[in-house]
Amino acid sequence: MNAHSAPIDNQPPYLQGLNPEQGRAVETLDGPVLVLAGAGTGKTRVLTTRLAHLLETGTAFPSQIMAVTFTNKAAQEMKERVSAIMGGMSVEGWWLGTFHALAARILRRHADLVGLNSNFTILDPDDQIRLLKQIMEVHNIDTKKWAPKAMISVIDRWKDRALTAETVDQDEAGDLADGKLRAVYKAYQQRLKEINACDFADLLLHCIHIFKNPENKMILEEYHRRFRYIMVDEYQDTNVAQYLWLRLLAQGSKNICCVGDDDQSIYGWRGAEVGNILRFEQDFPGAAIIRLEQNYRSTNNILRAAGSVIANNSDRLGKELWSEAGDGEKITVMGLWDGDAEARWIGEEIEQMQRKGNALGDMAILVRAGFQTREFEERFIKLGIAYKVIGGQRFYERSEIRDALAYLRATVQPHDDLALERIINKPKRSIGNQSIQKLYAHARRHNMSLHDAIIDLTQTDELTTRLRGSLMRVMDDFNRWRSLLDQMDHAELTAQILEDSGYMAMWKADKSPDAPGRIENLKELVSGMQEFDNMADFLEHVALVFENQQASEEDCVTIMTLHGAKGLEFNTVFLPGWEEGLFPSQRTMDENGLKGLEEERRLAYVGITRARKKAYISYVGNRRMYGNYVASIPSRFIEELPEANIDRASDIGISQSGRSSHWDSSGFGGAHYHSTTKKPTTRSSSLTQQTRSETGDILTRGDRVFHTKFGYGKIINIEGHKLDIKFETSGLKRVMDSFVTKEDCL
DNA sequence: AGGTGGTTGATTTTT
DNA sequence: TCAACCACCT
Repeated sequence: MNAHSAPIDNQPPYLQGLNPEQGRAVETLDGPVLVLAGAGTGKTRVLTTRLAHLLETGTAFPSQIMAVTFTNKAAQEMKERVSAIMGGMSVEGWWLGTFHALAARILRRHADLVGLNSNFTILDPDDQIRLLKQIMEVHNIDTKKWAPKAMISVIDRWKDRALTAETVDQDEAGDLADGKLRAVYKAYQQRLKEINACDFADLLLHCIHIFKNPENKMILEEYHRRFRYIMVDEYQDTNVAQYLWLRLLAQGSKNICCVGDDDQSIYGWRGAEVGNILRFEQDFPGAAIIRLEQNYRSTNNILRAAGSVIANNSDRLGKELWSEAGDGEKITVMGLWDGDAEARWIGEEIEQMQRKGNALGDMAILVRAGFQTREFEERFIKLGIAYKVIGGQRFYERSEIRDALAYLRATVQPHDDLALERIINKPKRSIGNQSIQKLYAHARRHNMSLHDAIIDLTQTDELTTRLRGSLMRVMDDFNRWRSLLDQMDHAELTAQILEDSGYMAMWKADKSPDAPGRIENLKELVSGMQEFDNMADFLEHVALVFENQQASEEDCVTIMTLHGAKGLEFNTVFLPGWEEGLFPSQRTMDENGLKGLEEERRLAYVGITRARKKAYISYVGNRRMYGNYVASIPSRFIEELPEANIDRASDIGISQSGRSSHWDSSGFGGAHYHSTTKKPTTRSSSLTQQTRSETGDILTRGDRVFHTKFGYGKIINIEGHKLDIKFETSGLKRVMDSFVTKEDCL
C-alpha cells in the first residue's frame, strides 16, 4: 500500500496525517524494525498507531502482541490511545505493560522453576537494603565502612548486566565488602528464596534463567508462538538484562519493533546501555532503520541549538531535527553573579512573561540536581509565584503506608520476613530487638523463615512466657486474617487488620502533629484499594507501580530535574546552573569519563528540546555548594551553542579563565581483614530419634545436656529439632536442639 | 524507650 | 550547610 505518495481518501482514518517516515514505521510490520524517534517527532503516536494497524489489518490478535514500556505512565498512555483508535475497545488482559509488570506476569506462571511459590513477594528497594544489611552482619562485614545501600547498588548494577553471583568476575567485586561481596550476593539470593521473594531485577533474571534452560524449551516455544509481534518503547533505556529478555522472546517471530532515541539515553548510571540501540542492526540482522526527524514541538532556533550541542557526541547514530514552526525566538543565555541573582532573574522573567499573558503552568525550571530547587522556592515564595516541585516522597513510601502494606504482605505471604519484622512490634508488643535477633538466629540456623522460626520456638519453653504469649497472639491474628482472605472484601479486611492489630489505635493515641495526617493516609489507602479486584492484584500493583502522587493541576510553575522532564514539554523552559562541575556533573565525569560526559550532554539535549517556544539558559560565577561559595565557570555546553541561535545577555563579566575545581578523591582505604569463622549450619537429620546440638554433637534419648536457661537435664524424647528434657531444677520442658550442649558425663 | 550529640556525606530514579 | 543516621545515654 503506497499510502504516502499522496493522501488517499480510502485510507483508514488512523493512518491519515502521518508523515512519510511515520507511515513507514507504522506499516513495516515484519522483521526487526528500529525507529529512531527524535524528541517531539511523534513517537508515541507511531507506536500506538502501529499497534492499532496490526489489529485493524487482521495481522495479529491482541493476544499475539506484546508491547513493552519503561514506565507505568507510558504503558497507561499507550493503553488509552490504542483503545481510543480502536473505538473504545477494552485492553484488559493484553500484554501491554512495563518490563517488570510483564516479566512478573510470566514469572508467576513458572515460579516453581526457580524455587519460588507463585505468590512470591516483590521486594521494594528499602526491603532490599534491610535484607542485605542483615546478611552483611551475618558475614561480619562492617556496615559502617561498607554501606548496605552502596553494596546493593553494586549488586543491582550486576543484575542489570545479567550477572549472577556465580558468573560475576571477582575483579568486579574487588575489595568491596572486605572482598566478600560475591558471597554476600549469593547469600542474598539464597535468602530471597527462603522468604519466597525476589527483587525487581530478579523478575527479569529469573525469566531469562528459565528461558535459557534447554529443559524448558517447551515453555519458551510457547511464548514464541504466542508473541508474534513485539514492540518496545524507549529502547535506549534498556539494560543488558532487558535486552536479553527481549531477544529470547523475539527469537521466535523476529518481529520486533524498537522505538527510541540514542540522544536521549540518560539513565546509564542505573544500568541502561546506549549500546543496545547503537548495536541494533548487528543484533537483529536485516533490520529496517527508520528515522523520525520532523519535529512537531519546537521552533527551529531551539532545535538547531539542541542539535549543535548533541553533535559533539561521538556515540550516536545521528539525526537532525527540523520543524515547520519557523525560527521563533532565540535562546537567551545569561550569566549572573550567584545563585541568588539567578533566582531573582528567573523570577523577574517569569513575572514578565505572565504579564504578557503566559500561564505559569506553561513554564518549567529544569535543574540538574535536587538541591538547586531551594533557591527558586525561596524566591518564588517571596514573590508570590505559584510553583510545584515534582519529585520527593511518594505515597507508597510513607512509613505508615509501608507499615500497613507490611501487615498485608505478611498475611498473604507468611514467609515475607521483612514485612513481618517491620510490624511485629508495631504497635508495641514487647517483642524487642533482642527477641527478634534470637528468632532470626534460629531461622538462620535452620534455613527457614522468621515465621517458621516463631512457630518452632513458641512450641517450646525456650522463650519467656511473656514473649511467647505475645508471639502466639500475633501468629493467631495472622492466621485469622489469612482465613478471612477468601471470605472478605480485601479493603474491608485491610480495615479490620489495621483495627485488630492495634495499628490504627497506635496512631490515634499519638499526639504528634503528623498523626492525623497519617490516619488520613491509611484511610486513603483502604479506599484506594477498592479499585482492585482482590488483595493479590492490589499488592502486585503496589509493588510494580510506585506511582507519583498526582500533583494538583493548578496554574503554577513546574520545578523539576532534567531527568524527570524527559517526555514532557513546556512553552517556556528555564535551564539554570550550566556551570562546569554542576552541569556537566563533576562526579559523573570523574566516574565515567567521556561516556559520562556524553550522557551529561544528552541531558542538555533533553533539557533544551523540552521547550516549545522559548528557552533560557543561565550560569553563575559563584555557586553555593555545601555551605560555601565555589567560584565556577560556564559549562562547556554553553560554548557548544551556535551563536546564530542565541542571545547573550550576560549581566556581569564572568571570568572565562580559570579552571573547574577538583576535589581529590583519594583512593580506597586499605583492606580490612576479618576472619569469619561461621559454623556450617547444622542440617536436620531426618531420623527423629537423634539430632544435633549447638556444637554439633549428636544427641540421643537419655543424654545429659546443658541449657543456658534451665541448667542440666536429661533428654526424654526427641521430635525433629525439639527436645523434651527433664531438667534437674525446672522440671519437664520442651526446647530446641540448638540451645543445648551435650554433657560428657563419663 | 526516647532523646541527644556526633559523625558523615551530599547527582540523577523507575520498577 | 544541613539533614539523616546511629551509638550512647538517661
